[in-house]
Amino acid sequence: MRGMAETFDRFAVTVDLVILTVQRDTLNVLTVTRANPPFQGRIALPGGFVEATENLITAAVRELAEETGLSQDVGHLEQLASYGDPDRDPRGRVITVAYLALLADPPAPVAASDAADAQWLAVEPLLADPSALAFDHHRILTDGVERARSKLEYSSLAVQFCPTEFTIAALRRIYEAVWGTTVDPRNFHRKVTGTPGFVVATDRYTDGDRGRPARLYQAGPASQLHPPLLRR
Amino acid sequence: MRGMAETFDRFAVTVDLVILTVQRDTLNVLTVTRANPPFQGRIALPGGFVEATENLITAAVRELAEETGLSQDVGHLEQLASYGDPDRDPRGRVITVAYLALLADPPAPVAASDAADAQWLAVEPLLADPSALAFDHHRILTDGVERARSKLEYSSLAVQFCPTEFTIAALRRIYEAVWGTTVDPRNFHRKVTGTPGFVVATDRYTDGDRGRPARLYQAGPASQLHPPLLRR
DNA sequence: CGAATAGTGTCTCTAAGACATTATGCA
DNA sequence: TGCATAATGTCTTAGAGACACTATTCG
Repeated sequence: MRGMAETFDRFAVTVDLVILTVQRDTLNVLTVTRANPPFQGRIALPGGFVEATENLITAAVRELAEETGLSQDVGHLEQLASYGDPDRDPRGRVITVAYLALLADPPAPVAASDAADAQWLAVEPLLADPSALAFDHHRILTDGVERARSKLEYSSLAVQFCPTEFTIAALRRIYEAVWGTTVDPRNFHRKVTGTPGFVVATDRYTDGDRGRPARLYQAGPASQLHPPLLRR
Repeated sequence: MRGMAETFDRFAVTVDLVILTVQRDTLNVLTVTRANPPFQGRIALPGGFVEATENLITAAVRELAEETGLSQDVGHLEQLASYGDPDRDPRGRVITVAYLALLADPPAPVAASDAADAQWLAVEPLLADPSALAFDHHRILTDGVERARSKLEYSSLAVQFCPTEFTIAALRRIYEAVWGTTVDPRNFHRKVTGTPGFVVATDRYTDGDRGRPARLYQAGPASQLHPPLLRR
């Protein structure tokens, strides 16, 4: 198409989603159980075909809504990468554009029409088993998790995993769950509250069912963290 | 294709390349002048169709070789992002997967069969004029330059812009050209030589045609910079 | 010598890392 | 009172920023 005379092939195009949440201090990903061959009965990342007149992000938003019932304004959605090895799908040539979504307060997953079942699974065992997911979805998941991990360092994206109001300790547990490390509570509190625009204090507190009530914060206007909050 | 019963559309798929070099302390990008409609006579990023049995990176390597004559082992090549708005190409639905290439010692560009002309252009004026490039290539170039700029911060990628042996001052001018800023020579020297594995000193020196001869270095084994070398 | 460029040294200040202590709720 | 969790404070150290000086070549 850079030269009209030449011929070219056409490809099926899908979007696949790496939808991450943190539940009970564990990083989870939304998976579907495949209803049809190939890989029937195996788990995979949710996804679907891009329609003829739809742009890529719209397709990702649509698939996200179909799988979770969430509108596009909740959480965070960004393009991750594309995968197009000729043999990545046994049925033919399929290019997939993967998107990364970060959600707070995940709803119970909705089994979409083309999936036998949808469920949240812990990320760690899936990363440890390269054959746990169908297609090349292990690679896509690996890339998505690494993207999320590195973005937590230099952006305020972690608040996307939190509800509207959250405590500093809850935000810290997000970092710990995504990174798989521990973070010093005192230094973290200093860094987060000392970075302008990262979080905004409210005048409300948690109900201290145990321990001292914690102040509630909201996401601030800053999107970048400078200097970053680096992993060890 | 997550459900075989459903129908799906097919798309043309191209790879487009953001090929960057630094020449005479200026960040340059390789462009082609389009030989055919649409945008005939306008400049664009080089690219071409993905073939039926070829994976994406192979297509990018092939296009890079066609445009520059360089083999894949020279410089750096990574996937940037994909662009697929329905109206991005007036001839129909085309998804493009953009790749970012960083080269040292660029050869004279080779006019590929489908391009009337190929030339290196300074990046800055192209960024300043959103209509300078055909298609959505201004957006792709913007994303590519921003990727290169941010990668210089936390990786040793800048050495990809340098020949095998280079001086610290030459490496510093790479940073200045890509970032469009000035960098303190003394602090830069301390940072670069003090980061293990970033550069390796040789026992050779430049011919001091003017001033004191400078020691020559080679790229070291480190790929990540920790802590990073941040822009101001 | 003077000009030009390379390389090193020093001081300051910001911020991270590693701790202990105090504050505020509940049983 | 004891326990649990939240919040703040202090000391040390690594490293960035801002600077001045010395070194080595050329004409």
